[in-house]
Amino acid sequence: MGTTDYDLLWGEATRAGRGRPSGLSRERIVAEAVAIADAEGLHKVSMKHLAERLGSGVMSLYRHVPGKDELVVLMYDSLMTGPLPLPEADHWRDVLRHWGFGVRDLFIAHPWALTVATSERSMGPGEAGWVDTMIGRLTAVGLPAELGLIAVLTVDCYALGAVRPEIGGAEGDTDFFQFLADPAARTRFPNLARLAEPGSATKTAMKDHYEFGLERLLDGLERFIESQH
Amino acid sequence: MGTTDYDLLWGEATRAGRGRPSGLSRERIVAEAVAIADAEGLHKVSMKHLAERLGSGVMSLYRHVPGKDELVVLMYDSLMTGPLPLPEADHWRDVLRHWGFGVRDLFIAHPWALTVATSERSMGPGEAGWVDTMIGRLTAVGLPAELGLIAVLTVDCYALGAVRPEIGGAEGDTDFFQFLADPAARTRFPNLARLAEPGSATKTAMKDHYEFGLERLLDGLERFIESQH
DNA sequence: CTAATTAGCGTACCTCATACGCTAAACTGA
DNA sequence: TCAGTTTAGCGTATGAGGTACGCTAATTAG
Repeated sequence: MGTTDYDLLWGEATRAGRGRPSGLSRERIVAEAVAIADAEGLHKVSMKHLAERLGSGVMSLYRHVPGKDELVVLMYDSLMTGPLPLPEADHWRDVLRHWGFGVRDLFIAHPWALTVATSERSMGPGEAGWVDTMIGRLTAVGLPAELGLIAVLTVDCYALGAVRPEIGGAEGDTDFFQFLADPAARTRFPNLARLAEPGSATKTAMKDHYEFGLERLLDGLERFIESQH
Repeated sequence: MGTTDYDLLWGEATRAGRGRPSGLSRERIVAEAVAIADAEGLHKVSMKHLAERLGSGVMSLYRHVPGKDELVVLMYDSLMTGPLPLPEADHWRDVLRHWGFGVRDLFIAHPWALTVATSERSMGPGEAGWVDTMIGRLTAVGLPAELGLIAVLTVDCYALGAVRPEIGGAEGDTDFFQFLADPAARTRFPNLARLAEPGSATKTAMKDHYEFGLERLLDGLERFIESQH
């Protein structure tokens, strides 16, 4: 599986030459699949539906993509093709903060990608490019080189876990603690019940939950770097 | 969907009474499904396979569970039924550290659960119980009450994102950067290439990546609390 | 005993992914 | 130009998986 994904992501591009020319291409298929997933959800990406959108037969897709699972892997990495969409910054902390929010924006724009990101996978060329660029930027503004990768991945991991409640708008949090509407639940979970109190400090803090955690993480990295001289 | 999950997770238990007594039960079905997922993976949990294991007809399961998707939601929350398996500690930092490692252990023991955790869902009674207990413990050892929930969830989010590479043993990291075996890739991604150098400091740091990030996050929380007096 | 109630489950249907093999369109070399 | 080669397009068939429907069976309430 790992090997398969590797060959898929890093393998040679299609070599031109003899034979019937292709109307379809891997890029076109992947792009259309991403469009479907963005608009209708990943579960609506079926080979049939995809073929209809592309105006081709279902089995034609298999000439360009080994199968459905592999298509999803390609879809994910395709999100990170192209240059890293991040502003320049003068301090590594700002670079990492932008990265953190950029990752959040990515998964808000493509909610289906979160499932892919947290599944077993290997790193593709798109993701590798972004991470490599990030490390370069960080070291350029003073972050010790040996910390670059681990800093990027740590923030990335946080972002991955913390972005879930951000997806789907602000009502996510409300739904998540829906059970607190029941008085019996508030008795059973007295500490969580604080959330249901009007004007609760915890509740307001939860509003900016994502940013709060990110800043704490950056604080922690800063303290670590200071402690290393 | 949110509403459906809510009713499913928090709804009344089966009321006994008239009618044919049930040999199956929601608990038995969910427990068996978890056993299958642990041993063979989530994709092997099919209604057919599950029914065979339980010695029942496929459609009998639908008397106890609305459908496959709902079953998965129940499977996830069932992991957090029972008491929180965490040692006592005297400092909030130790409590949170244990939580962080506990979450990691949970997902290592039940890798399929990571997909569920990062999908759209509402909080079930099991998870609510654990979080509530955590907040109680944290406040008992001095963490300000209004920080309890956000601290638990922040660590939880980090754990969720960072646990992925930990699943499946140590070879995960190797595979993840497999492409660096190719010299062309090392040229294309010079900053990542550092990983491929023998004796690279980055590489050794990545070994304990999970713990590193967790400690940074705890450092950050500590600094925040200090700054609040 | 009869009616009501609820569990078990066989059958049928629908959606999906995909293996197989044929056809079509190009290129290559004589 | 034509025969051979190569590769794309795709129709058909298969098998797996989820589940709606409705019948049957077991048990309790009156």
